[in-house]
Amino acid sequence: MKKKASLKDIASKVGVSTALVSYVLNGQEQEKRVGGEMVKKIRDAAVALHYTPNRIARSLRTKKTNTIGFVVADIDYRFSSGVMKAIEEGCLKYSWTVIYGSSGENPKKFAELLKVLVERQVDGLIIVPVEHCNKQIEELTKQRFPFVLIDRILPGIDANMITVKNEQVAHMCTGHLLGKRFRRIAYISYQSSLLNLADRKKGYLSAVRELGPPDPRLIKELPNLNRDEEVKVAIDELLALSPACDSIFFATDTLAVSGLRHLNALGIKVPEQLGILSFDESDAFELYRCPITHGRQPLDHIARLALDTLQRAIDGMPGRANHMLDMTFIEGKSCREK
Amino acid sequence: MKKKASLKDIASKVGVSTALVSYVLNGQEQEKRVGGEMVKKIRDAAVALHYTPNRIARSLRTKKTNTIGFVVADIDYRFSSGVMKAIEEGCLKYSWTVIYGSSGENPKKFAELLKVLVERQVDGLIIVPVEHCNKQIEELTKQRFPFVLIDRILPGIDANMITVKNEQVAHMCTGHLLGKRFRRIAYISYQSSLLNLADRKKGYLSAVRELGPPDPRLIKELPNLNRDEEVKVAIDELLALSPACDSIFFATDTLAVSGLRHLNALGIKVPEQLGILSFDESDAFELYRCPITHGRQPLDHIARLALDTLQRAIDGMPGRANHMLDMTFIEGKSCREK
DNA sequence: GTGAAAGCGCTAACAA
DNA sequence: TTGTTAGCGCTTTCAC
Repeated sequence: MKKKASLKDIASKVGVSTALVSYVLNGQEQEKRVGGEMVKKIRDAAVALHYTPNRIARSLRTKKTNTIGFVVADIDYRFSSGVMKAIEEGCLKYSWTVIYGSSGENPKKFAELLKVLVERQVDGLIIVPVEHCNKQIEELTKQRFPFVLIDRILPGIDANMITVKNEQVAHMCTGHLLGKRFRRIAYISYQSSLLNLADRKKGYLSAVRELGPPDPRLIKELPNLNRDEEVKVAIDELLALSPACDSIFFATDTLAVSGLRHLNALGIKVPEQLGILSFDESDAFELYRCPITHGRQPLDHIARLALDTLQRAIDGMPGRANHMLDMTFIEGKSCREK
Repeated sequence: MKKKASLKDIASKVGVSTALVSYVLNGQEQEKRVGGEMVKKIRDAAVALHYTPNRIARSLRTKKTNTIGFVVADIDYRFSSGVMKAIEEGCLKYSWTVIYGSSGENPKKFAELLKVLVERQVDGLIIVPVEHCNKQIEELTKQRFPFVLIDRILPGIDANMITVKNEQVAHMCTGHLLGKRFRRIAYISYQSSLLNLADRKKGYLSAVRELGPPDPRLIKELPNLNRDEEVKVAIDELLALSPACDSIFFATDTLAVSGLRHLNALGIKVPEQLGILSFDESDAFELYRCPITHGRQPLDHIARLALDTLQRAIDGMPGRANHMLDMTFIEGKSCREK
């Protein structure tokens, strides 16, 4: 690669000091009252030499990189790419660049990622926490590093958090199925210590309890080592119950997609034979034979709030944000009245 | 945020020079034959002070950031997230961090993105070019900046390029439909100056020509300002032809998904009433009523080759890579024999 | 074995 | 109005 021109190169070409060049190229020529022809000469030299500022050097000096880190749980999740897109757009406003990384739900990778981002001096972090990452998060808090947690809440942690009303929405979803006269509503989720899934389960249970004690056999919490296979087995078991389940509430979009694929293979008709509801949205739903009823997270709103909160944190503003956002309910045709 | 400890802090705590600390913390204690107890003292101090290296400072000094930039056309494309995931994984091997950015198919945003990445001193770039970006790419070549183009080929540009055999695969796909006795094969694509789409069209045309002159009314190239609407209109027109089209070959996954959604709405049965083939894969296909026959790009291979090529370029190796990769053909049930 | 010191490219306080 | 200079945190050469 060709050597890049530096401020010094311009300075010596024009015969002035680097300081002057710095002023001009940073638009401080008014403030510093640099002479008009000087400004022009410097500008011309910069162009002639193909000058590109070195932000690394600037960052070292100013102790600001104007870069934020964004740690997602898995790039394959619709949530991840959706929020990423929204964050990228929102960053224009702050002139931030974002370095993104995926932990793959792996605490070790998660810790490594945080380390690298901090070493690269990002000004702040937006984080989707994973299981068993409390130590890392606590360390950030202790170092007063600016960051905000999204999507998942860590209990007992002092941090900015933005999430949705998991329990309330799950309760409402289940209530919707009950309203459509489904009475054997299965719940398929993951085994997880993460609070958002625990909350969704709570919402499901509290809704079901309004009509009687929940049947534990209708609740499937999968280890998620081999999702497709586990969902397949779970659904087969649910359908073999007597009385069988008459509907399924999927706690995530990934589970719903796996489930629908299996139902397709079984030739089971939705909603005629089985009601289906998914907590989260998936793009794959749109090609399913009937529109799937599901919740929708306000991804743009989450991103905006996250950036806004992060900005405050970076500016050293005191206080913690703690937002629980509403979701949209998209009524399809997958829970038709029985 | 708390002030971070620096090498100097450790040095003065232990009472040695920063050089020594640097040696130890970079694992050069053997090579520099640093005393054993000294090593321990320095290590302990680093832990005690919560030392984190400042990569910005190191980068300024070494002129290497160990960061690469990855510019995609749109994060919503399956290709983008798929390659991104593969690149991220592949980067472990090189200890690279990747800064990703999306141009949104917008040349202005594209140029801006390149500028920012270069200013941030990325060691190299992996780029999915967009329309009208030739000037920027040529500038990179002129500056001998290390980069590699993927997915799309820019004609007449001196650069490393990795893509798939668009023409050959499109020819083969069309041939597959012909082999299933489809004779009125429509082709839906985008209006674009990009060579990969031109090549797909060439492949389609050359296959069709083997059985006679192509009917231009069967070819729809959409402006892609409002995809769903344009696809809807195009399909309606194709079905209204006499004789109507008996199958559709979609040049991209996004078009295929739009198209299938409309076919769903029309109640048209695939493959009974219409054969469907998509050049690219979409996750949404898996929930469609019948498995869609489609091509699959070797995303992992593309990523590996891209990283490998970039590494060479960064190391200043001469020569240009120019790979045209094969694709996998996934036979579903959407082109059943008529 | 260890340390002094230069310097990466830039900004900003201070001088003139 | 323009220039000098210190120094951000680190690596690395050279000297002791």
